[in-house]
Amino acid sequence: MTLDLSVDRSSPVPLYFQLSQQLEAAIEHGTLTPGSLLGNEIELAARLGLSRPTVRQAIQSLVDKGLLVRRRGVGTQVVHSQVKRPLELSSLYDDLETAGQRPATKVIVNTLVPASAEVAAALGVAEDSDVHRVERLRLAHGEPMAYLCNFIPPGLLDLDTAQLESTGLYRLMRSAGITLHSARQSIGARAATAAEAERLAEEEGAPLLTMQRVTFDDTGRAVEFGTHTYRPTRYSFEFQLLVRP
Amino acid sequence: MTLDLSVDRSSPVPLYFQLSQQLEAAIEHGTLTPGSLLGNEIELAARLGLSRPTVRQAIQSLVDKGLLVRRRGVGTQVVHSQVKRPLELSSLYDDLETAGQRPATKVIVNTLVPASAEVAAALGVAEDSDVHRVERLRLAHGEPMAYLCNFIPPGLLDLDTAQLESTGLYRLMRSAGITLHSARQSIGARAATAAEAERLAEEEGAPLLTMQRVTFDDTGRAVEFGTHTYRPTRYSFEFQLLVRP
DNA sequence: GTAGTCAGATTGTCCAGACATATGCATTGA
DNA sequence: TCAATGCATATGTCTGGACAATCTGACTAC
Repeated sequence: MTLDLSVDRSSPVPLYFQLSQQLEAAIEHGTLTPGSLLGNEIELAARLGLSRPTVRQAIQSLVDKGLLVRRRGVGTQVVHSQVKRPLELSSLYDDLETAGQRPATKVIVNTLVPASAEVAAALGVAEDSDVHRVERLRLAHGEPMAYLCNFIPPGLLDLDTAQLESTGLYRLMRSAGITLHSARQSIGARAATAAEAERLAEEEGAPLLTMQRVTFDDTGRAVEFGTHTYRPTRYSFEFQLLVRP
Repeated sequence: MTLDLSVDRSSPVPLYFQLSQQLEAAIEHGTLTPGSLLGNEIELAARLGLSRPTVRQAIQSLVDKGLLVRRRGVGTQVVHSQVKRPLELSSLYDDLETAGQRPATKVIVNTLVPASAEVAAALGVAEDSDVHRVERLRLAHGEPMAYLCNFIPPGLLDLDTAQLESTGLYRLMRSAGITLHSARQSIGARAATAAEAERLAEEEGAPLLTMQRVTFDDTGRAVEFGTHTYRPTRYSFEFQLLVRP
């Protein structure tokens, strides 16, 4: 099995990144089969005309993604597991779109409201200060799938209703120059109230999947607080976790 | 603010790890306040008598944990957010114990069964081959909290009922020399069946939080497949996610 | 035959530097 | 006044090498 790897030194893309992408593609494509050894770092570095730290950096990024496993004295192997998708801070919109579900969004509420104690605490703003409140119904194949209620501190971005209906909130934030960094999530379940049931075309008392999330940007500022309810027959949270060594 | 950092070169603990632990402790302890600059890498390296790559490795590990943010041309800052706990592949038992809930476990079933198609696919074993089936009721403060049904490939570890009642499954695996690596999870919700309701002291049709998980060890072998149901009034999944740049 | 030992292979850690590139601020120019 | 330029500063990328720790497998001694 010969793997043809090469790097382009005239490209502005970092060498380690070029290499890690090629390796990832080879794993995805099946050229590198699960369990196979990758060949030792020194020989690989020599073959590509790179230094060993650069090759290590490429390999390390794939180890962090959970695609490779290194073992001292043995080598670097491709992991056996079938599913490779790592856990990401994902947006429901993107999730649906990549799943080919053609999501649609209906904005129900888009206004400024005084922050409640809970919202103020989550966003780190003063109680009763103005925050944006956005309520949206997310549909897939014309069927209601989730009801999203979000609070956003003022001044961060324009919340245009038309834009909110044509794309996701995270995508809007990113295009407004906000670098998302981390989020604190809580996933639970409860019975639907009459109002919730109505919105999601379920029956009162039907089980709902709930998610609360506070999202932080790269400076640690809270940029969004959301309370979402999902129809569990239409949506579940799927992700892969890695153990922190 | 002078931060007293030092490394012990005679220790077998890697230097970058010593440094990252000290920095993490300083952040945890509040000596390094959120938003404060860490000081540039070169000066830090000189102060500690380390090389810059070593200092970078220490800092990088904290960036990966979400405690620090680097910005080119600016410096490295401590993140503002309050909550630092990263997402981990957690065990319910450990979760409860660290929350001071004194978990108890009652083993309902502990036997060998032929693998169903679903179990065989999840564990990567032949259909109808023998696998362990363990069903447990997890209680906190004497109240039922979750019903855990797990399948484990044979030959990996002793499944002693007494041990299963006194500790968690993950802890048993670790002490059997299995290195947990990653898990594929799916979290959803549904209405309780009559049997489930009975086991969890809920009513039929009550909403339940469900989790399915396949856990892999460091070679990519599936070591456990579990189907869990939680009482949503007693338990929810809480974690922090990081954005992959 | 079994256990202990040793050598080879491979990754882990660490070093000392070089150049590239993005950021923020002060200075300069229109 | 305001925009463009330039500079200092910091992190990002990369090199080439050194020694240590660990795993595997083969060999040796009992």
